[in-house]
Amino acid sequence: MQAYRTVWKRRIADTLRELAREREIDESQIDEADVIVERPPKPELGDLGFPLFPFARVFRTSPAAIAEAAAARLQESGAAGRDRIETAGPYVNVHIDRDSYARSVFAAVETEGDDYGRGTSRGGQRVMVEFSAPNTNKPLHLGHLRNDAIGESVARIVKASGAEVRKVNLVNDRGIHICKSMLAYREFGNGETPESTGEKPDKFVGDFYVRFANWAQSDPSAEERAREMLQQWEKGEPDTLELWKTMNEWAVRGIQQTYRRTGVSFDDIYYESRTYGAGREEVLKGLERGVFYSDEKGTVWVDLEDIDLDKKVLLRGDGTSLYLTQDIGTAIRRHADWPFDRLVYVVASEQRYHFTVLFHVLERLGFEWAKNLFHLAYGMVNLPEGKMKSREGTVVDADDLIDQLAELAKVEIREKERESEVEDIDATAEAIALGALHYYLLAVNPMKDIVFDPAKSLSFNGNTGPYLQYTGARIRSIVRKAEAAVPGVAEVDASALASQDEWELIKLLGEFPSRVEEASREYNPSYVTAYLFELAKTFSRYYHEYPILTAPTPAARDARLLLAISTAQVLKNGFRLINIPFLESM
RNA sequence: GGACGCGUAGCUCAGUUGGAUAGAGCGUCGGCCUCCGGAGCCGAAGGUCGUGGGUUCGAAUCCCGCCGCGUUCACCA
Repeated sequence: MQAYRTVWKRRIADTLRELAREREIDESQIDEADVIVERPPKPELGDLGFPLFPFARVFRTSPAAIAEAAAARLQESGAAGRDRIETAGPYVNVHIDRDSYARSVFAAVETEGDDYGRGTSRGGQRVMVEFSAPNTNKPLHLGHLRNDAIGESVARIVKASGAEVRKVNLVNDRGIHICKSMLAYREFGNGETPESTGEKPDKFVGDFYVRFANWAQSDPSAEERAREMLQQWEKGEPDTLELWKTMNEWAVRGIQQTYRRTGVSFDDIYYESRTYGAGREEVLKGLERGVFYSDEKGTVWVDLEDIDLDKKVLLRGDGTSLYLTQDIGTAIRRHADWPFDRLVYVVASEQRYHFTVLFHVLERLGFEWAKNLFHLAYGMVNLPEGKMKSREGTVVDADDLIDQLAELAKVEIREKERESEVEDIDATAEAIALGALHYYLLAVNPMKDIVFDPAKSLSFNGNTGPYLQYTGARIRSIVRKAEAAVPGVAEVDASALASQDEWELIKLLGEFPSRVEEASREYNPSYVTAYLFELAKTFSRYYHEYPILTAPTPAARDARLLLAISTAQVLKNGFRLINIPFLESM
């Protein structure tokens, strides 16, 4: 459809220029960019609509008169080809020739298969995507799940638009919060291990973090001892380092189990403990060149007051680094490791200020690529009663949430008496859980805060992931039941698909590639979720009314079957972009 | 207080570079299984698009003021 839009936009512009010439009006006043292409509000009006209001001034006549004249001219000249033109007041509407369009869409889906939807808008680009950034003192929670869902999906979408993609993680494995769980373990651990207790290792570590918080409430010395421990760690005291290594390994191992479970992966993992000093040298270089300045205590500052960003500390007087310093170093190292054309940071919106400062500092240090850094700021996940607070125990644990969803899915499968139909009920329930979760997290514009209401959000009905999965599974079920050979595009008469419902479906299938491009351009997976819901909805309505396997004629049966198969293929391709499992049955 | 973000149906959210009568899902009410999977389909009710101005032939969309909510403005990360 994208190609049709472009061609028709050109045709309309050309026709208007032609009319202008005849009326001795300066044709340079007609800019193709002013020609708006839109979708008419009602399908029977046409497939493409062109409002001609902007040209009323040029022609000094009503938009409706221009529409009439343009339509007549297109008709006479034969430029419309097999497409049909109508006017509706100030609009010129185009009805695309269904037969040829349908054949081209089916052919594209059939030959490209799993690659249908791939584009070239980011061809030759190298895009690095940073996301997740877990702490090694506790397991992943719902906030990380949103981060991971967005990061993984954006990476896949950007890749689908032609870019070479590198997914990176930055593990926060140092600092006072890490020492807190270490200290609690040393106090209360009794030498137990995740192996000895059978607990998931990141939960095992997280329990000690909670333990610390409780302890610190009754014993004021706890905080002080945690600070001492951090000093020991920084000094490289062997016992502390040993404990740190052990517990980090537990935490990371557990977190990686969750990544595998949710279909998240990384090409490279950076650890703060190894990168946190890396910015120091760069800051000192900047100081020498006069980009930054230092005060009497030796503290290094950057002055961003000229752009209303205040003054920020880059290095403490004692020479130690800060969060900002570390991110400066990490960015520089990353560009050296893998020179990117674009680096997307998937980080919560509360860090907007931090990234604005970071990008400006890198720019002042003279790094050309600093203008290619982008903070994909996503909103918070709140609960109906407010923010998640670890102290109050209202944090929604990632694994617990998926377990809960999977359990509900299992109940659902049994209630619907589908247990004998699915190959592996546990695996299917898990896939449905992930479908529900990822769809829920990605259907909302990333920028917005979302409210997670466990009771309502865990639904499998309506505009949800399982609804999409269900639509896919039903199509696959129909295809399995088709006894004759599954038809290819060469054997099918597309003109057998004459209904408006079928036409809407075909158009939607044709729009998939351009929707992926839009999602890529905006780094916004919700474009894909919205598209898939529309596709599933349209198909559900259609096949409810039109029998496929028992279609009135063999030609209709084959054509409808091909339409169904193509729909399933596009659903499947779309699911991959938003990390939702496609199920053959459920 | 400054900066940034967000205000669309009872609730959760869509709404293309400004375009034809603002759309879904949930919830409510009412229909549809001798028929390819009812996690479905169809219909109804439900809206001063926070508010007041401005620009425009045309504004949910762009500009300005105001109100509300949130985040941030650490030598924490």
